[in-house]
Amino acid sequence: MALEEGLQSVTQRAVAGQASIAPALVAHYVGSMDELVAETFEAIVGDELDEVAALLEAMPDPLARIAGLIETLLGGSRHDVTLVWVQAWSAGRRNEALADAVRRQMDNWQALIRDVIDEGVEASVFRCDDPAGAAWHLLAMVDGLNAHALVRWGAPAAQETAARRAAEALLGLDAGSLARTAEAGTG
Amino acid sequence: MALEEGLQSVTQRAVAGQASIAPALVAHYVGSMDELVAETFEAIVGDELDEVAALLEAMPDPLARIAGLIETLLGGSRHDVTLVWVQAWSAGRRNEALADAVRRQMDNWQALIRDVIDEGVEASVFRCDDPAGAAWHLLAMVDGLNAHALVRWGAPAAQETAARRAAEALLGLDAGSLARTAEAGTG
DNA sequence: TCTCCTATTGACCAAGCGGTCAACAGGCCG
DNA sequence: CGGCCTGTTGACCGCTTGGTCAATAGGAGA
Repeated sequence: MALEEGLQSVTQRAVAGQASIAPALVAHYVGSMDELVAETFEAIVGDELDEVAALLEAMPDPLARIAGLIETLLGGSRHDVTLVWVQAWSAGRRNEALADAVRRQMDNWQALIRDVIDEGVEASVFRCDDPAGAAWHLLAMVDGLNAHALVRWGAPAAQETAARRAAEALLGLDAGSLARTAEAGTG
Repeated sequence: MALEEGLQSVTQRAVAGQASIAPALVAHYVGSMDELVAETFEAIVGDELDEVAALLEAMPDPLARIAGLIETLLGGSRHDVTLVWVQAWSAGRRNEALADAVRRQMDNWQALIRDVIDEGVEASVFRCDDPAGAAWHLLAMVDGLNAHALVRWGAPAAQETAARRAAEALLGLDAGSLARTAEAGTG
């Protein structure tokens, strides 16, 4: 439900309706809607992270992983999750449980990206002084681009190109190497 | 009101209360709350843009402008505007008038940043093949970092550092030149 | 079979929302 | 002075939200 209509559609009555259950029963089990929203956020984003991690795991090398990461996160197939993120940043100001969950999941995402970068640096594929900073940079840019896409601003293809260029610069790669990797992976 | 409590606090009754006026009068004048919200967004963001443009205008050179831009946008004094942006991205999916306004203002922001970059390239201070793309990159990163800050994730000082490094790389500047410029501007 | 206990329900409450409408006030013009 | 017209109001409507509570149904165990 949150994926289709956003986090704010996670309401007693909507949940109850979906489960063919009385609204009071939802309230009876969850204690507070804020908690349920926080749990919902954490479940969605946790699943997304696991899914992407598994996807990256299946890839042969760090270069392909970074290319795959960008392609997956900016490909447009995850606008539903983006909406959840954006609403969580906003709602997190009123819902402390949600804010906690958001911070936790952001830590997880940054760690995932940093691991890929670390691996690439170790294999001498990437050149990067500050993997944690680079991971943060990429995460911020991806989040920003995705947020922009929510109101259909910016051409999707251009977004991926921009992100690849940024990643190449960040990781000391030759210009175009990520684009070629993505091409090879797709074709 | 939107700056203090977010766009979703812009409601008939709240506006009426603030203006010491009957709620019906608000409805009488604005036609629809969606429109009022869109106008509010446009006013807030338009003012912000004018303000920042004036600030940059007063600066001596493109290098100082980019440094000032980053300092201003990530300094933490604009979390209220960030909240408005984030809520607009989300609400723009249901409110087409708002979505239009958001796209318009994003165009304006990108144009502002691109102009600064163009100017720097012309003066041979920056080295950049794709000013429009670089402007977009910076905008996405700033938006992403600011969104993160809404739930108090990421140390503010580290954000500015990260953004400066990114800008230096994007614009062909020596590492640390923006930090020094900011320092000089502040002191 | 009867009891008890848990899961579940319906009926509420107070609050909030956008929007509509007839009624009213007060100033301006004839 | 009387009438009109614009600006303004209060009282609504229907709908939504989160949350509470007494009452009920139904199965497990004595």
